[in-house]
Amino acid sequence: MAKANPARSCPVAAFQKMISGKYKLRIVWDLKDGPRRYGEIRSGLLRGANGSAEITPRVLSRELKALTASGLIARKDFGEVPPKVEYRLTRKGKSLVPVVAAIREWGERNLGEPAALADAAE
Amino acid sequence: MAKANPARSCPVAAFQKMISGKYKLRIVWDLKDGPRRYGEIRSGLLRGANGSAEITPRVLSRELKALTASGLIARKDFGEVPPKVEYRLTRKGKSLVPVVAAIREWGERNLGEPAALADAAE
DNA sequence: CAGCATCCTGCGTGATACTG
DNA sequence: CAGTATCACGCAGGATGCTG
Repeated sequence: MAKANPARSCPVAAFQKMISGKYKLRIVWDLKDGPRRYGEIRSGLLRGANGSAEITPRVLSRELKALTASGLIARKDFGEVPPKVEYRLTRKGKSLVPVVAAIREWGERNLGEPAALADAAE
Repeated sequence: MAKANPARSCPVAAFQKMISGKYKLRIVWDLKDGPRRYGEIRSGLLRGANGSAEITPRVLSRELKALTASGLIARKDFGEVPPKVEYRLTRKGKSLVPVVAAIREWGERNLGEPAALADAAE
């Protein structure tokens, strides 16, 4: 056992590392409906949750590259001018969608409403 | 609509924020089998994935407090001396376990083995 | 045993400006 | 349009030492 595969000893840590960052999961989620262009992704990824400021290109670029490197998304560059690039989920990325869905579901259920008032001793 | 609940607009972001940090999910996972003492959690949370260094008390303490504040775990302090404290999942925390399980499963399946050699164009 | 106090460092995130 | 370059900063995370 050369290096004791970290993913085996702790898949959660590996997962967290892979989707670290504030936008990776959101990007994956956005891409679940089909390919999207750089600008579209950017417009969809508004900060503040209410939708005001946009993510900076530097950050988006990094996230996109990281996701590509992870094999979750694929980059498709059309010709040259004017620049047009599409990103889409790979098979691996698609397999992640249900997981994200589970996360979203849990979040909606447990983070949307406080309701946690009667669990003092539970 | 005072502040446009972030969890509704983006549960994923809220989730990520709640379990931000390298150990929170692992702690939740460790606690799924029942209450555990501070030291037990600490011993179980080894760094490097192979199991060498331990998490520092400062960090563990912070994670534990954050999880408690989030309502995912509960702290039970037995008497005074010698100090004995147990942590256990709350109802909310337990509801998170399946999600973590899904994450683990995905991680084991997709991060354990490379296998991503034939997905150049997929 | 179960923490807290202090210091330090790298990195993730953001602002701003520029380019093919 | 789809990025890259540079600068700056806050904060997670770690090292050490001390305490009730």
